[in-house]
Amino acid sequence: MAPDRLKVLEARTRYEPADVESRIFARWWDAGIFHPEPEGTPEENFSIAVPPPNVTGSLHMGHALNGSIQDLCARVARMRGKRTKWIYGTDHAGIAVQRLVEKALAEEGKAKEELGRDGFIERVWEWRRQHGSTITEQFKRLGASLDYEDERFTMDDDYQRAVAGVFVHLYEKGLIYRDYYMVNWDPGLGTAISDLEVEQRTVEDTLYSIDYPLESGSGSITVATVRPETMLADTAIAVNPDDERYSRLVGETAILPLVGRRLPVIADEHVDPEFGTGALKITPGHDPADFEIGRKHGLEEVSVIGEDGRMTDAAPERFRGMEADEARAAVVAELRDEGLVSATEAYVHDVPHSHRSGRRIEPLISLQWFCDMNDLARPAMEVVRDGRLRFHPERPWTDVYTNWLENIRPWCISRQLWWGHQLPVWYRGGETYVGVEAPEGDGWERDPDVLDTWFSSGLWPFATLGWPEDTPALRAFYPTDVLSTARDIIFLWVARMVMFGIELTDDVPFSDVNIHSVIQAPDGRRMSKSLGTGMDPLELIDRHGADALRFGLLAMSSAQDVRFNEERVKQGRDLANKLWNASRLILLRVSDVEPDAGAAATVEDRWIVSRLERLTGRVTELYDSFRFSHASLDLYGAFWSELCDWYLELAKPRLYEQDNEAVSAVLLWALERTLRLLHPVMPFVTEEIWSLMPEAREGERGLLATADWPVAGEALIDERAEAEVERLMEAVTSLRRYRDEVSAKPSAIVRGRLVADGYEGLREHLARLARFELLDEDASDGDVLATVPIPGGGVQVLPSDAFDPAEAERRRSARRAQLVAEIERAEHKLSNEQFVERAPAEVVAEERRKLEEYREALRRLGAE
RNA sequence: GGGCGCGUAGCUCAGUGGGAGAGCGCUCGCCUCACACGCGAGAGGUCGCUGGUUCGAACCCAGCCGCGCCCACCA
Repeated sequence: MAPDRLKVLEARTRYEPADVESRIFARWWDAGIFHPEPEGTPEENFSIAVPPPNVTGSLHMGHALNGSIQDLCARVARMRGKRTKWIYGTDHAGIAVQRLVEKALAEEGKAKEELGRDGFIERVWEWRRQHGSTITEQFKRLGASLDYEDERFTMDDDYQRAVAGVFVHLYEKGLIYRDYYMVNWDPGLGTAISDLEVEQRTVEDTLYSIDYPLESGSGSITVATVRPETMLADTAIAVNPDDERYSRLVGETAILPLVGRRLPVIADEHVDPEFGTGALKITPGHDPADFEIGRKHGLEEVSVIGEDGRMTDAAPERFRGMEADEARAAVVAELRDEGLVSATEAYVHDVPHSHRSGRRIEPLISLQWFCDMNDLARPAMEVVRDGRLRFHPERPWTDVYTNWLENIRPWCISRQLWWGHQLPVWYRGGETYVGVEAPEGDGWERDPDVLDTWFSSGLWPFATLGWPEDTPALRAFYPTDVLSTARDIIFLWVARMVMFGIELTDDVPFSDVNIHSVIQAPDGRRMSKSLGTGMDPLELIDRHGADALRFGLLAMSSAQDVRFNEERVKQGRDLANKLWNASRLILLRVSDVEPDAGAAATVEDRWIVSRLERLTGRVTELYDSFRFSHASLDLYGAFWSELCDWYLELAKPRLYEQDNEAVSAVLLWALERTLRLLHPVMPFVTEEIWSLMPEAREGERGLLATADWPVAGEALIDERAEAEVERLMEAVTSLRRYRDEVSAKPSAIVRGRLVADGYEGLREHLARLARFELLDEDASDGDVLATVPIPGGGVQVLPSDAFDPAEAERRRSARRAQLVAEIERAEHKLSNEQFVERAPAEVVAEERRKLEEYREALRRLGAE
């Protein structure tokens, strides 16, 4: 009769995650493992900052994968006895959240202008109160050991002060400045966005060739454009300086049709003589390349399209107020009337679009705030060179990161939004004031713009710990240890945290950056809600359990992108169940002893101890080097095949005996070791089983989550035991295969004689696992039907009623043919003189050994 | 235009110089007192193609063919 604590084991032949997970989570919570006190130093502590999810978001597969990875890191650190803080919080996600709330308002038939800025922002906070905890609860379902009690938000008061302080600091250093410059204008959102928020999409446009008459009256010059409406803002025509067709025209003047402006013909090497006519209309106000050329040549900058997407007063009166599209049609119509459109052709090319709204970017000259990045980028490259910051995997991400920093450009940081960190900038007449607090005196007007969300995200690892104040949390946990994310935000976020971290805290914000797979939909497309290709991690947790999802995600992900594969999750579910059942076998049978590898009494005991010790070293190394899929799959394989399929089967007879202390101690040790190693991957089921272990030791067993991480050593490695059991396993498999091949009845015992060396103490195992009756070598009992080769010899099969002897003969000829083929292969290889001479001696020796083995086996087979 | 990655068993993927691996699926046999989310035994790949280096190549080099991603101011 099992003790009370084991009733659940006895009753359940299946592991039921739903019955366990919330209870186990509550135990962790109550024990306070999530929330460390801010003590000690960053060197002795471990910290990792979660990439803050969108405050209104919900858990998607990427969160689930990265959550599993970070939780694994945190749990290993915690088991190593480190004070571990996994910094938690959410991001205000300016553009995304503002859009969301605007949409909700629109459904009520309201525009944000009706509420006014303050009213609108209050609505957003209200929204956050309603939806802000969704993802937090979902992280809990995953088992994430985040520090929930110390949750941060990028719009917290102190966080806002930190952001403003950084702005002021960089402004005073001269790195932040305000300028009229070409920006990516998102007409959908009505704001400027940064280069990184722009994506290229292939579109089909019409390429118009337009003739611009020369002032001299001696003909015209033809330019090509896909945006005829911007011609109204042309201020020059450019040709390549080496283009002889046009060299005599350089310095001449053309007349801009419809407008009449005089356009100088200039030379610039940017112009490709091969493209179109080789002449380029220059529109500094509406094209980034033209803008550069314009500044270089000191050209006038005319803006005919405004931020509202309509034609401005700078355009001829008849076009003013038109949408750009309308203006295009009108311009083309007029040009055709004047006979100036000399050609049109369909033209497919890549055009910048807003990543956020999906709208085509309108390049505009706009008064915006910028941050010069050169001085910040230099030290951020340096820390990678000197190894203070390491990417995992190192290639290609180190180079990707470095290349981007080498070519970094000014960052447009102002956004024409309401939701976010409003710029700490005030104007009065011609005065500008920049400060954390509002200026004294009357008449100051605050800049209405807010900062790019990534500006505040860039402070995440230290602002969450209280920076710029010298807080205990900052002293204990900064710099952090690991940062884990997908590659898509290496530039947007990772690089900026490094730059800001070094600039503001004089330290790298983390020492290791893990870049994980992007999980695609099963069909290979991007997983996304809008495509309908998303999959809900919560649903998978409901179906298979959190441990299963964690295992599946970790096992399927590596450095490469990977298609989501629910089979891997099921594999995790099966593993949890197998763990549960192996534990049933062990815990319901063992006597009340302490786990003890030193109790190993037999060769198979020493074997499993040795194997688990090796596994410990391997898994530790894989965890530490961020190779989580290998670690997960190695654990799976070792547990399933070595511990369950072999050791538990070998140990059963002794376990069933009354006097089973020794094997109990080894079994408990093996189970305990397995649970420790697997806990970072599958925390729930391992913790549950841990709680059912006998309380043989002094005092409380405590939580697995805070149990010691095992350290692998040499002392328990036993190569001899490993080799012996290896042979046993081979022998068992050979005999089982024989049984199968001759169609022996599953339950019947086959009689045979063991004629082989090296099975001292293993004979009983061999007989039992293979279902053979093994007689002594000298037992003379009937004709030998066949000899099954096993390492060190063979087993002579004797007649019995377990199978039909005719099957045996068929099988023997097949085996003979196979051995002949193997011998030929080996002989061929060894007859190659170059192989024998040049290959390493041990390789050649191994080949010779195999050849001898095959010959020996054939000899025995043919001997009967 | 520049850069990076991928193409290995029916499917999803490991595997960076010494005789091809995992999970699922498939075949055969088993409800064997932990587990049928299980047990045992199997079948199944000219490692995209073509050359090269090497005693030896899925692995290194070159070219080619198919996918995919990132960066980039050719209208």
